[in-house]
Amino acid sequence: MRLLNRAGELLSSEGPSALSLRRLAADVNTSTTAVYSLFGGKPALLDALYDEGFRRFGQRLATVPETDDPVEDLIQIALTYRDSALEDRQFYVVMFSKVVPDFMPTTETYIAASGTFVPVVKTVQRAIDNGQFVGDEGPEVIGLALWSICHGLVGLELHGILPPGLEIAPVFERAVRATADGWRKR
Amino acid sequence: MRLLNRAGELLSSEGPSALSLRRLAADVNTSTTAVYSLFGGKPALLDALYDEGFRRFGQRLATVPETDDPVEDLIQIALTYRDSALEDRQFYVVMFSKVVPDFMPTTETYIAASGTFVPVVKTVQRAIDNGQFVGDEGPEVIGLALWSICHGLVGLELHGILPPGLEIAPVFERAVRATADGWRKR
DNA sequence: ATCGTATCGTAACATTGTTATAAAACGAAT
DNA sequence: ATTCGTTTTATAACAATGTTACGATACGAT
Repeated sequence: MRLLNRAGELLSSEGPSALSLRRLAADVNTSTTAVYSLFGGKPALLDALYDEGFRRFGQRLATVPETDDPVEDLIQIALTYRDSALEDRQFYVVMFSKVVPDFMPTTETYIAASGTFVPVVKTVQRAIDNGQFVGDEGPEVIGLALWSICHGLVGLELHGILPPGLEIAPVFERAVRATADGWRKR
Repeated sequence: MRLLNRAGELLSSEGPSALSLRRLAADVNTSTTAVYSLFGGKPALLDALYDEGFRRFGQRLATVPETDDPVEDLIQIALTYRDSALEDRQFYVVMFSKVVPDFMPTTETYIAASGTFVPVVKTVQRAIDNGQFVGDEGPEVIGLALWSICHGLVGLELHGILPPGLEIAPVFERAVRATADGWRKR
């Protein structure tokens, strides 16, 4: 589908505000009506992009190898999280920020998106079985905490609301490691 | 200024998409031109709301009392962070989410907003001096980590991207405490 | 009382998403 | 091969948005 490809390009190169139906239709030499017959409107198009964003995201996260040190695996997943977000930042804001008012993903695509979280929970479970992490909490809670520190730091970074003159990459890694340490048995 | 008050009301009750200049002007019986002479356009109006949001936010955070257990103080600040965000969620999305494309706060209001972060860093410094937290990292890094876990969890909660059937309040507190534990001397 | 600035109203303009209507394309069935 | 039905597309219009030009009004200081 040329429309969807071009929409992704526009989103990546010029951001969500450049993604107007007329602009998009003109770029692929068709009319705005095509978006309505093929997708069902702009929200549905955004939904497709949302889906595409999570597909890329999950694909990247899946490249992290599984070792016998699950906590270290989690660190690597977190670093990959940030790399992915920075590389596809325009998709990231569609996925995790409110770029278009009143946009809500379909429950189907939402469920597909939630799949991105599954490997994290599984790896946490391995760390619990391992004895590295405390076990009195479900793996979802620990996974959520790690997910959130990534989400929070990346969100602040993408919005430019971080203390100036800060080397972000090492701070990110340090913060993730400390967060993981907080769930270690002691 | 009636315009700003009404804008805040509209924002709080119906969200950013209901905040159109014509609607706003009609609600206070004036014309859209008023926004341009008094503020300078819609981005400038958003900037004023951004400022107002951080003012409320900082005011709430300042109510947390200072005890002789700075780490516990940080936990309470974090809980207040979440309460504030949930209470003024429409302001929160203006402050930390991209509700209007291409909106960037003025450097002045941005600096004023950064002031919200100062008490956190100070409290972290107290915990370092105290010997509760490790001291090989600057207080900004630790403060940023705590800030981010709040930001990330609240962001996911406001977007409705949290595992369903999850009691969020206790999970939030548990995650914040674990994150703080990650910086404790051991 | 007058002048200058600040504020406001009316109206227009460009752009956006959306939809009605009709034309065209395409595939399947007779 | 023709005909029918569905899908896709093009044109045009509509409502709503932010923005600006132009002129009128209000208001404060000199």
